Order: sequence, then structure tokens, then C-alpha cells
Amino acid sequence: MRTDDILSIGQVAARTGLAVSAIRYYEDMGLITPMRAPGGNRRFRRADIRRLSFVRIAQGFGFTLPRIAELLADLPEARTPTAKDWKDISEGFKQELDQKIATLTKLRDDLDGCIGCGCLSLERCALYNRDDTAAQKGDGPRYLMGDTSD
Amino acid sequence: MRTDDILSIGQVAARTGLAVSAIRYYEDMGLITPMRAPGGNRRFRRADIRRLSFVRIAQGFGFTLPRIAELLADLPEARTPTAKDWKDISEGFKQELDQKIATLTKLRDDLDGCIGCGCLSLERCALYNRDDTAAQKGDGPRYLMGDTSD
DNA sequence: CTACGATCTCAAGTTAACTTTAGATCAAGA
DNA sequence: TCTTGATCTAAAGTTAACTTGAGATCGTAG
Repeated sequence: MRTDDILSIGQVAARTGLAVSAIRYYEDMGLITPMRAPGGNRRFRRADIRRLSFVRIAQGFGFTLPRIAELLADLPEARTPTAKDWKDISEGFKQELDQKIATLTKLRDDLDGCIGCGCLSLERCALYNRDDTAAQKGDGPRYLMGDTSD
Repeated sequence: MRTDDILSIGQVAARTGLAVSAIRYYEDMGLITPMRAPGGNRRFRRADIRRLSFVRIAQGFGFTLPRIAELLADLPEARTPTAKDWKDISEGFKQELDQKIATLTKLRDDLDGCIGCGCLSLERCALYNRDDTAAQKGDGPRYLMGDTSD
């Protein structure tokens, strides 16, 4: 009994942890384009499963489905892109990732500082007070991490 | 003309980039509890603004408002928590952050590898094919990064 | 005191991302 | 062939996170 690398929607659901309905929805949204059996049933190749993996991960970081669709449309199987096109696209995404990583890391490190000092209150600690001096000196200071403007 | 550290909802909206309606909504959800002027208008202290910052950042990483409310309820101004309580809570959040950072970093690095090799197709590259050998040898392999199960 | 923009509350509407329902068809074992 | 579970489509329902609208009140420059 071989799995043969071609899966039904139920099998894909089991492997990815996604609901069958969600997988169909993603197809409607253009995130995947599974093949069809003669009878009409969807047939998933491994590439489809990988795309679904990517969807789940990206979604966990706040990317919207349209944005993910863009990334998936551009990244693999793009038709005759120049090397530069490819690189530009990937780099753009990479920069987004870098940005997110930086913000998250900062958040974590601020938290680390807070835990380390044992003050029991973020109100009086690193995460919240790193701008205290700056705040004294004017009208529109930008507090906190990475200038999300407060 | 001092800003005096107490702001109206409109000023907070201007500083944070949030819509006035969103700020009111966050109050309904229990994320902030601004003071009130005698007439009933909301008055925001800097602590409120910081909480709103935190909301925006956490939201950008896919945390839900109820989850953020939990974090905000537990982290600052908790009433008489033991040092251990505090630490446990913070560490839990820190672990979530670490996890997310790890996943993101991996995603980025995989992407880096792909760009580096110039193959022009993720289909044949690191991000997608790191599991090829494992896939050959069985029935339920877990592909891709960090075992999100496909 | 009088405007008039900023806020207020409460209720209803919107959007994204799915899920559920209904009724029909596919697929594989007994 | 029959039956039973998996899939199919299309449409309607759900939930989170807001926004919009209506009508009243606040608050401050003039």
C-alpha cells in the first residue's frame, strides 16, 4: 500500500493539521492549485503540501492570505523570471522577515531585562521606561521599541 | 502649553497611529483602563500608551486580543504576585517569543540559502527539499521547518 | 454665553478567514 | 451491485476585530 506522493484532501488535512474546509478555501484564494482526479476529487502533490506549510507559518506571523498568495505566486515556479527579479522579490520578503525578527528579539530582550532585575513590575522597568529621559525633554517623543510610534 | 502626560483619545490616536474607534474597542476588551475626566472623557496616562504599543506589536505577530489581554493583565501592575508567579508568566511569554524567533529565523535562513544558490526555483531548493531523503523512507514524514507538521 | 469640533454611548455594519449545511457524486470493500 | 464513508459544489453562517452611524454631551476659543 503506497502513499505514492499523491494525496487526497483528507490525507493532506491529517498531515498538515488543517481542516479540509480550510484547504478548499485556500484553493479558492489561489494559494494552491491541486490536480484533479477524473472523477473530480483533488489530488495533492508534495509541492502543494509545502505551500500549505508555508501558508501556516506565514499566517502565524500575521501575514494575510493575499500577501501570502503574492509570495507564493512570486517565489516558486515563476515563469521565466530573471535572476534579478527573483532576487528582488526574495530580498523584499527577507527584509520583512528581518524586521520582524528584530522587533521580536528586542521585545524578548526587554523582557529578559525585566525578569533579571526582579522588580516585579514592568511599569518601573526596562520595557516601559527606557524613554523616560527622552520624554522629559519635549512634545512628541517616540517611545518604545523600533518606533512603532508608541 | 504643556502636554502634561495626560492625553485625550484623539491625541493618543495621533501618537499611536490607531483609530479612535480601535482604542475604544481595546478598552471594551479590557486591554486598557484609561481614567475619566469629570465630564466622562477618557484621559490617557503614558502607561496606557505603552500598553497600546505593546498591543500593536504583539498583534503584528499574530497574537489575539484575548491573549494580549492575558499578557497585559499578568505582566504589569499585577497585584501582589510572588516573584515566582511573575517569573513563570514572563518566561512563558518569553518562550513563545523564542519559538517565534526561531521559526522566523529558520524561514529567513532557508530563503537565504535559496537566493544564494541561484536556482531560481524554491521547488528544487533548500526550503522545499531538505526533507527529500526522509520522505523516501516511510509513511508519515514531517517535512519542513520546525515540525509544524507540513 | 454660544459655537462647534471632539467625545460619548450604543447598536448595527464590515471584512477576513473560515466553518457549516445541504444535497449530490465518487470510490472501494462485502 | 450495494453500501458506506470521503469528496464535491454552492451558499449561508460564524468569529474576531474593527468601523460606521445616530444622537447626545463635553469643552474651549471667541
